[in-house]
Amino acid sequence: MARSSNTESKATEIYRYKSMPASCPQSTDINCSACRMNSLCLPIALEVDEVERLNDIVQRGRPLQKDAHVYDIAEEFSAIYAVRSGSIKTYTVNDQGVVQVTGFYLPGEIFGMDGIAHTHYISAAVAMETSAICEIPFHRMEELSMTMPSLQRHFFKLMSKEITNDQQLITLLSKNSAEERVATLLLSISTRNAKRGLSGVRFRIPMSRADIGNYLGLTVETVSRVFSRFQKQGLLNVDKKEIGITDITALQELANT
Amino acid sequence: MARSSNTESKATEIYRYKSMPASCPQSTDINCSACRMNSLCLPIALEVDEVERLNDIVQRGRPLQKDAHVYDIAEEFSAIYAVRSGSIKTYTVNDQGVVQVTGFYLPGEIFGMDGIAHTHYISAAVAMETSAICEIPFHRMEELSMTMPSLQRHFFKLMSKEITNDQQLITLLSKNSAEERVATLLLSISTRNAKRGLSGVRFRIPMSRADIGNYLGLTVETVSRVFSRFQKQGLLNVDKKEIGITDITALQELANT
DNA sequence: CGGTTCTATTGATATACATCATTCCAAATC
DNA sequence: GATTTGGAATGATGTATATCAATAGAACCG
Repeated sequence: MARSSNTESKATEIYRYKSMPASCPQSTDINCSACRMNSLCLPIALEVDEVERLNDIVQRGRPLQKDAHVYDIAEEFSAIYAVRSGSIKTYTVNDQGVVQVTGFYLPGEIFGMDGIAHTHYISAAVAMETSAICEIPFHRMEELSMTMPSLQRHFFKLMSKEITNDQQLITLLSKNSAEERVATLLLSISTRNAKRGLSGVRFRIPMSRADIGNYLGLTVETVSRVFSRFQKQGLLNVDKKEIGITDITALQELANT
Repeated sequence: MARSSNTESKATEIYRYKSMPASCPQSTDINCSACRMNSLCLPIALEVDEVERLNDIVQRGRPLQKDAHVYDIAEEFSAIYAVRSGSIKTYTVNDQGVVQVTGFYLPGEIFGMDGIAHTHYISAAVAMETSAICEIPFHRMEELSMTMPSLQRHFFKLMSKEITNDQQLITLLSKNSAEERVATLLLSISTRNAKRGLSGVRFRIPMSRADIGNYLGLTVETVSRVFSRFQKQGLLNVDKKEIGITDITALQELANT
């Protein structure tokens, strides 16, 4: 095997995610209608009473510590998840033990859909920082969507979106240089932050250089060098995980769009 | 932009795909229940009458010539497709005009699901040889699956499968050498042929070296060299598109399993 | 508090693959 | 049947990024 950059996530299994019953005090103070993220993770077309029905099946867990698993490889598939706060990364491990980070998920985004095809998860999901998530039991969601066309449609779209995301990553990996890959990732985070009403030019990235490298098919050293080069060229202001985009146009020209 | 290998598919638009009404003579002699491929593309759980209902919405087209488009980028999304015979490739074109082959589809396999998230296709699908396909109008399929739980489940699974396929490709591109990538693709085709009852060690690949290179993030020259090396090492017997696998164990060791 | 461990940075060197160039062969076209 | 065209193979050379190595600061820990 060539060029393998390893991200051995020795995640502390201690803080394993456990969903709470809806009656639990920490969970009842939040619901889908009141959630600041619902414009991102819910279908817009839902009627008020439909949101209620969806809300009834969503489980909210206590906050996850950094490195806590939401689910692990080979664990039985039972639910998909939405990020409420913090950030999650997903990764797969192939037969040779090579780790591949497959996605970074920010508040309002859904993950865990790759488990649907199998009875067990083929990936793992880990909190990159203290995070809160919503659990959506898949079978109940499936049932619900039989009577709610807009929900069924929404999930088809979510999965299709995941497919097109993956295909964009495939193009990025197969056709673009290290600088183009890093620029594209930074702009993606920037855009997603902006969608949540945060700054698109000044933010903190939750992932390590190793995670970025693994995700983009680069070594840590290359990622680090690209950051330095971007800084030298006046595109970025980098201080560890604090990123300031100082020339977004130049960055966009490097990336795809 | 770096390392871009272009596959300018100047597909002849002449043989554009056009579905026929179910009453058309060429189409009525085939139906889902009788189709040799149905074990691959239909959910096993379907009752006989359910297969009938599905059969009713499936459109069968006249054969497509080589290079004919099934659908093109920016075309309105309306259906997903199953390969009946021949082979299809899908590709995307990004803003800079870079082409990325995203998949090869053999008989019994479903493609076109990336269009669901958008109102228009963001990819194109082209016949790599004379092929026959089934068209499944998406909205009717959606309606049908509201009353057929196993169909809804099946489509969730199909899409999820597509996601995991893409993620495997991501790992391949980001962590594996040229030889490992080519070996993996050949074994994938071998396995899929075997599933259809064909030889897994002696077959004809429908795609060109350029397509393979584009798909795997390599240049034509590298693909060609890998084929030559494999032949010299006694793993393969290559004659243009005719492939004979002479040492499948060695090939499997190179690939991921 | 001092030592250990992780994360990031930077430099020197190696290498897998891209790029450029040529030839060959088969299929298509006239 | 001659000529053009496109796919494939092979060689020579270049380069982006991996690899190896060393350092420094931050986070962690006994």
